[in-house]
This record gives sequence, C-alpha cells and structure tokens, in this order.
Amino acid sequence: MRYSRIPNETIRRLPVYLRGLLFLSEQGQPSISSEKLADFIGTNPGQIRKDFSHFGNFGRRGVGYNIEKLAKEIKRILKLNIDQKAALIGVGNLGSAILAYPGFGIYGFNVAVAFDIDPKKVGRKIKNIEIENISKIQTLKRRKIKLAIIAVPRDAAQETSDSLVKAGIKGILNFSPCYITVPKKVKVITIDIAMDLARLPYYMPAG
Amino acid sequence: MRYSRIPNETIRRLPVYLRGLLFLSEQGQPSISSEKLADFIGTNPGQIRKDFSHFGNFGRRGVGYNIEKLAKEIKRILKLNIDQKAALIGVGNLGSAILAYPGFGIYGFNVAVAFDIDPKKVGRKIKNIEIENISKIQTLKRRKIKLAIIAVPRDAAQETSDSLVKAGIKGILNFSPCYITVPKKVKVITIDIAMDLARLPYYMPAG
DNA sequence: TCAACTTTGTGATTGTGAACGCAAGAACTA
DNA sequence: TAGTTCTTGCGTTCACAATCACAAAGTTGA
Repeated sequence: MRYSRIPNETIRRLPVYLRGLLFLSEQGQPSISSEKLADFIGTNPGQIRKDFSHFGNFGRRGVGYNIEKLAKEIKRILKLNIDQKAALIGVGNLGSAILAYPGFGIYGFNVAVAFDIDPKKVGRKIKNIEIENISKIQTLKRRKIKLAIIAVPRDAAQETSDSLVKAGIKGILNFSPCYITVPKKVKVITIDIAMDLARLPYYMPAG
Repeated sequence: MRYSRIPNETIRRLPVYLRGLLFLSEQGQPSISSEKLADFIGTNPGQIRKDFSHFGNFGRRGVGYNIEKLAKEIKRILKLNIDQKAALIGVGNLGSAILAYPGFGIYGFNVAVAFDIDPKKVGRKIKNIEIENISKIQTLKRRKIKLAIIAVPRDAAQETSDSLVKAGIKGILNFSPCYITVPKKVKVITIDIAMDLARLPYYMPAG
C-alpha cells in the first residue's frame, strides 16, 4: 500500500473510525459512504475522505468504502492485527472495573494478568484472572507482555512505571492523575477522568 | 483581566496546568518557573509561557509564576470556581468505580446523585450516595443539576442521553463506546478507555 | 550601585491541519 | 449509448498552533 506519511491527527482519529466500522460490519453492510459514516461517528465527510486518502484506495466512487477491507487496513496501520496481552497494575475500584470491561476485545487486547500490592487481594480471582503479588512484576519480561495499564494511587505511579519499564513494557496506559517519566523508547498515554470532566463547564452555556 | 481570545488548544491544556499547580500548591511553594513546571507536567517552557500570556500577568520576571493566583485564575476561566454537583447514570463496574473515585473534588465536582435501571441496585448505598431508580431521572431539573456522567451499556447510551437532555443537563461525560447525538446547546465529551489503548501499539517500537 | 544571572512576555517564523471545491470515476436508467 | 446522479480523491487555500529567539524586567550579591 502507498504510504504518504500519515498525519498525526489522522492517526489519532483512526481508532474512532475503526470503532464505527467494526460496529457497522456487525450489521452486515458491505460498504458505506463518507457522508453516512460521518453522521454515524460525528464528524464531516471531507475529513474522512482526506484521512482515508493517506493510505490506499478503499473507496469506490459512486459506492462508498468497503467496510471490511478498510477496518482490516486500519488495524494493520495501528498494529492491532496481532492479538496482544496486557497487564493491569492495581486492582482497586478502577482496576476492577477495567478487568471486567468487555470493550478491549474488538481491538485485539486481552487483559490477561493483574497485580496488586495488597496481600488480601492476591490470589483472588476476577473474571478468571488471578491477582498476583506486585513483587512478581518482573515475570512480565519472561511472559513477553509489552503493554500495561496503571491503576494505582498517584503516589505509587512513578515507581510502578519504573518497574514496568525494567520488566520490558513498551506501552503504558496510565490512569493515575499525574505525569510519569519514562525512557524515550516507551510510550505513555495518560487518562485522567476527572481532568476530562474539568473541561466540560467551559463549553457549557452559562446559567 | 485582559482576554485576548484564548486559543482552543490552550483551553485543552489548562486542566493539565491546573492539576500540576494544585499539587504544587499543596507542597507550600509560592511560585514556580515555567521551566520547572514544564518538567513537572511534561511539556516545554515556551508553550507554558505562551499559554499563560493569553490571560493576565501572573508571572514575575526573575521569579516565576504565583501558584495560588494562577490556579485560581485558571479555575475561573474553566468555570470551576463554583462547586458543581454531577449525576451518574449506570452503577455497574465502571459506574461504581466512578462513584468511589476521589479525584473529582479538586476541580469542584461532587458526584452527588446516582441512577440505575436494575431494581436490585436501587436503594443500595455507595459512598453515602443512594442509588435511585432511573425513572427518577427527570428530578435532575428540579435539583438544578447540570452535569451528568453516562456509564451505561452502549445500547442504552443514546436514550439515556436523550432523557438527560430533557432533564436540563448541559454537559455530559460519556463513557459508552459510541457517538451520541445531542442538541447544539449541550456539550459531550466521550472517553472510550479501550479506544485510547488502541493508539498505543502504533507508537510502540517494533518487536 | 553595578554587573551577572534568571525568567517572563511576545513578535516573527515555521509547521501542521482543516476546509473547500471540483474533476473524474462509477453506477444507474432508459 | 448517453445523460444523470452519486461519491471519491486530492490539489489548493485558509486558519490555527508550535517553536524560536530575544528584549525587557526582576533578582542577587558584593
């Protein structure tokens, strides 16, 4: 496929497109126009066409885009075409919710390992996953797990991250409300639920 | 204060700055330089200075920025200076975690009301909040609650949103993995945990 | 008081992405 | 086949944001 350097903002949108396409694919539709897709995911047709134009020809004029092929190609670009195991660190309220969350599968993720520092939790099972003692975190290297989700209290986030890096983790989804420092070779995405909520009032009409 | 139209991207970063400043303020420091702040929150000094230059003079050359004053001003801009109640819809795994989440307070939010459709959950208490029947959702209008958090299954997200709008809600934090349609006067921010994870492999080094 | 140092504030420049608009390909109809 | 309609692909233009770099303001110390 022709690759003309996919812009960063396009990459950021690809998961959104993929989510919509996978849903539509379940409905059995073979193809969809940029206009319909835009309505469905909440954007505009021009943006979609421009984004898709950066990689290969998945659209047919007069018809629309082939849903299956497009979804497959986006998965390939995002490197989601190989199923991947992820580790969860911190099985508190949020961690438990993440363990039980059914939405990871469609992207090829499988939260397969969980750690906690609390001895009372160690050994317990959630969704068939046995919680292990955090001291076992270095076994991730042996188990070839490259992805981790941090759901520990803020004070513990940086040291947890350090351990993960030492264990060979290459990507971290951080739910702790703080910035964490990692080597350049490791990618971190931080989600701070409260911080996202903090943007709402600004955009809300006065009153 | 002078307002020279704050750019959108700056607004997006204000909660990040605020989070850092509030933390530093707890440590008792009176002021901080753009360089130190940049290190702390993971950005660069120039960006910070440019962002802050859009509203008032909170920095002193040779010294840095006054942490208290700056935090207060950012809160004012983001309309976080008045404490606000929020409603939670859907007390499943994720919803329960949100109810128990301690991080909303610093932004002036208070998740004070919770609804669920499951009669077995109605009446139960989590963190002193009694779960109410979803049929009571219209009472939000009377209770003057303008903010809601949706944590229901995808299939129920749109109709939940419709009810919320009818109940006078002006801002929605949506955790369901789908786009929801609302009138222009209502602002929605969607967080899809799995979708954010889906961006990680792209940025991870091959191997 | 003066020189050395720190740090902000901001104009200028560069870079990046969004929006626009239309030519051209494909399908459909008769 | 020819005319009409639909829809993509993408060059061009416009708008916004990041980076740079430096003058000006403030601090410190002798």
